[in-house]
Amino acid sequence: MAKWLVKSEPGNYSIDDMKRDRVTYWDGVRNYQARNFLKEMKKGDELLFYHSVVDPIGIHGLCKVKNTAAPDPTQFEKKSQYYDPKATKENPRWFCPDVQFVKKFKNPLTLSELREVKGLEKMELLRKGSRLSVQPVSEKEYKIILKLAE
DNA sequence: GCCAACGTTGGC
DNA sequence: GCCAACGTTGGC
Repeated sequence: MAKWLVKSEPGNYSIDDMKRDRVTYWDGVRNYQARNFLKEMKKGDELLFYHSVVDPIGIHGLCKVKNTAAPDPTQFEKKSQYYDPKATKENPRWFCPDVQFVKKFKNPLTLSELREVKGLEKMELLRKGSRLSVQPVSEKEYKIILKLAE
């Protein structure tokens, strides 16, 4: 099973929202590279849930993929901030998987902590200027992070 | 296809 | 609020 990291601004959607909802569509992603990763996700893949912008910035918990990506319904909703006039039902542009809550970490792994961890130097998240909101995580990186979270 | 202008993300 | 690092758009 592949591992991923997904970012969200907690003001928009937090790990606590995820815990309450149990399952959600990972909708609203409007970046092609991120979308392509969302489409690659398979049932059972594990996701690190990252909070951006709001302190404590870092990894706050775990989720897993419940269903592979389907067309993101918000692209067709005129009133949605995610509306895309160029998307049609016959030819959707944006896709999102079903994501299921697994757990919330007691102590989040903050970005500044993660920067200090040996073995994570190559992580996309830690790259200078990294903005990708959905990114693959290597097996090795994933293991290190889970261990830290215990 | 190039590139300037503009918009967005996200850490600080 | 600032700004670096992108991504996107649109004129040419």
